Amino acid sequence: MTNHRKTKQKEYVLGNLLNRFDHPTVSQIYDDALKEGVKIGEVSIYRILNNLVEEGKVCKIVTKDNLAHFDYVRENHFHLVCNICNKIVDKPITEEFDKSFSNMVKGFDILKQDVNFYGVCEDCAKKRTSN
Amino acid sequence: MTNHRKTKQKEYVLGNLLNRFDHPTVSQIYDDALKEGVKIGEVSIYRILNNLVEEGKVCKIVTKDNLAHFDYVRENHFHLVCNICNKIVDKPITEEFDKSFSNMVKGFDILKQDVNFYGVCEDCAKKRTSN
DNA sequence: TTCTTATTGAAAATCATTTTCATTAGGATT
DNA sequence: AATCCTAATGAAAATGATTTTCAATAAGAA
Repeated sequence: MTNHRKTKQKEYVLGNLLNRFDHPTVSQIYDDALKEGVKIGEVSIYRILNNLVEEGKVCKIVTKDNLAHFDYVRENHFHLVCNICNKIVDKPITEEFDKSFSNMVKGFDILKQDVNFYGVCEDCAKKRTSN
Repeated sequence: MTNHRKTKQKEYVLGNLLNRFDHPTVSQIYDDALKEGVKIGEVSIYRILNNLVEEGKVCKIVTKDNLAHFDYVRENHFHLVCNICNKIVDKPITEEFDKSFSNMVKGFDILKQDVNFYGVCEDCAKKRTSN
C-alpha cells in the first residue's frame, strides 16, 4: 500500500500550495523550504507533487519554457498561459462557458484542473502591436 | 533576415504534416523521412517545427509522457489529450462553445491552435470504471 | 558565375525530471 | 514502550527530449 503515511514533507508541500495564489515551480517550493528551515529534498517535492496531481488535488501547468508549475485546485477558474512571457493568469470561468463546454465534451471524463488556455497575455499583446 | 529561404527540409516537414491526420512526434517525422529517402536531420525537424509553431501554422501538443506532438492548423477543432494513454483525439468545436469562449477570453490574444483539453478518453474511462 | 549569409546537421551540451537504492521514520502490533 | 515491517525520503546517478554550437552546405541575389 502506497501514499498513506502522514509526513512532514507531504504536509509542507501541500501547505505551501495552499498558502499562496501564484503557480510555483518545484525549485520555488524548494527554495521556500530552505528559507523556512524545512528539511526536504527536491526529489521528494517532485514525487509528492506528482502524487497530488494523480489524486486530482493539484494541477500541473507547463509553460513554454518547459517548466512545470503547480496550483492547488480551488474553484472554477481556468489558466491563461502566456506563450511569450510564460506568465500564468487565473481567470474565472463564466457560467455560459461552463455550460457550453459541458455540452461539447459530453462523453469525455475531463479533468478540469488540467484545462489551460495558451495564448498571449494583455501585456505582451500591447508590446507586440507597438512594434 | 531569417526563415525566408525555401528548402527541401522545410517543404518535407510541412508536407508530412499536411498529408496526415494524426499528431506525429519529431521522431515519427524523422522515421518517415528515412523511409522515404529524404535527407534531413532530426535537429532540423525540431528547428523547422518550432518555426512553424512560432508562425502559427502548426500547433504543438504535449502529452503526459512529455512528448511533443505536432498538428497542422486546419479548421475549428480542439484536442482532447488523454492523460492515461496519451492519445490525442480531434473534436470539432461547437458554435455555442466558440461564442461563449470568445466572450470569456475577450481582451486576450488566444492562439486557438494551442487550446487543448486534458482529461481521460472514453476508452480509458471504461477501463477505469470496470476496475 | 560569384558572393553573401541563411540553413543544415552531427556532436555536444543542457536541464528538468525520474530512477535507484541505502537510510530513515510512520504507525501497526505486540 | 519496544519491536517490526515497509512506506517514504533524499543524494547521486541516469534519462531523454530538446537546444546549442559551429563548420559545411546551398538559396538566391547581384
